[in-house]
Amino acid sequence: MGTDQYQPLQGMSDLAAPDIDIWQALESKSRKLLDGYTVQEVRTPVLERTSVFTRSIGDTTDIVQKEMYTFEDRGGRSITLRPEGTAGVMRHVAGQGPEGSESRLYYMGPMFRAERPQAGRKRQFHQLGVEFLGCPSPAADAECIALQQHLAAEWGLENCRVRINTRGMPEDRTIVSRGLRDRLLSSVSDLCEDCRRRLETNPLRVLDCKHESCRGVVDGLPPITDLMSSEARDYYQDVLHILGRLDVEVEQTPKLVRGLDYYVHTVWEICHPALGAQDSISGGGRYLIPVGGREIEGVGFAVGLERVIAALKEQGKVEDLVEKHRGIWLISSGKAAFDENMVLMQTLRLRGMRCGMDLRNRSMKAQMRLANRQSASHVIIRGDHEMDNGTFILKDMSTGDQEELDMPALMERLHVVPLIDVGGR
RNA sequence: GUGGGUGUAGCUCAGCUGGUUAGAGCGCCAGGUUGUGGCCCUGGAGGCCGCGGGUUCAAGUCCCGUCACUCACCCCA
Repeated sequence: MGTDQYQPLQGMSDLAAPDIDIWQALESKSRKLLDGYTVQEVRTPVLERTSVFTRSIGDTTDIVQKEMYTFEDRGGRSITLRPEGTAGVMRHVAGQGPEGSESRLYYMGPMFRAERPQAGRKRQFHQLGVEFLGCPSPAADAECIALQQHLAAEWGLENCRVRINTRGMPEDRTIVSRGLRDRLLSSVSDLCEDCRRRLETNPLRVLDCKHESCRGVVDGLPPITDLMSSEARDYYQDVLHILGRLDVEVEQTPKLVRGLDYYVHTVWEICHPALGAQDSISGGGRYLIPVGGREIEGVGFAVGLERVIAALKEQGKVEDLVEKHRGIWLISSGKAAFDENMVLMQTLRLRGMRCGMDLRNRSMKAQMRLANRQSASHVIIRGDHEMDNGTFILKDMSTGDQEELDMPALMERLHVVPLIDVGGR
């Protein structure tokens, strides 16, 4: 500790033991579940041309205006570290032609935003995101939300709340914005400075402003669904109806609008009570994103994995998620036993067993302590006596029982010890 | 980008209004058991007191700067 040279950059951190077990458990549980929903993984580059993000996220958003890590590469091209996952996926599927715009994809990995770090917000953070492309049906919106909630449950998160709203049809966007502006104009003097600006750039954002006075104005407004076409309201009702049949509980939240420009129709977020000011673990919606001269339609969401882990820790759910390691620990007394144990260890590993031994020349007591710390289920002890007789002592660490066995008997016995699970937990 | 709090051992922290060899718990290592873990007992190692500058006879302690962590605003996952 102490010197800065060993610290990562501000807002970035090393993911290592013991927390890395949580990450791996989350990842493997998620992959398995996603596969069950017939969603395929896509891994796009972390670095993209800057235009990939400015085009799809929207020039007026804070992400584009002040939070992107943008550099020039050696050829003088402007490139950006991805601040979110959707834009890269859109670039990917656009390159695939019509077939790509029917995909069901997920991504998992680091995102970068140059913000001031605080609880639940890092400069490098990790998202799991899902995109259902094409399929302009309320069923897709509902399936998406159901999947998202299933994930949360699979991870062991309790007391999640889903807030949902609609932003209306694509054609409704200007009508809603204009209608909203007209209604807000009458009480413009009560709005904060930011919201007066938003009135021109993006009136929807006024709805989720946290200023006391703005909320007063907003609370008096009728829901924005009133401004929308009947198709938009029908679509929303369909989504709610299907969610009901799928047994997914949601809270209708007329003031929820979400910050990204590309959203249309359904928008939602999931928040968790154990978190601080950033209590939203996940957000999503239906979108229409311009890519290379056309628009790709889809519905999707992104989950902030750091926030999920924070919530799980807060709930004391981490132990349930992470399995203890177990396996076999080899203990030797004397050089001959040590040499032979190296060979035995390799043999066991080739058979798929998790095992290890102390490579320093330490006392048996120290080796036993290590075995205990490794949560070994069994220990194999060899010393001069065993070397002379060609035997092994097998000790069960939970009961303390031990017996002297020859090689065939030892191998027989070890079948009960769990093998390495190559497919993850 | 703005504001508050914090930086002392691997970890969590104590250190009163500046005063002599900077402490505790946990962890680690070793011994108690000359071939046996968890519990217990004993001992040991481990500190540019974040970094730089200033005030002072004297700074972990006060002042300034800086870096980082943390919390909040803005916004988002």
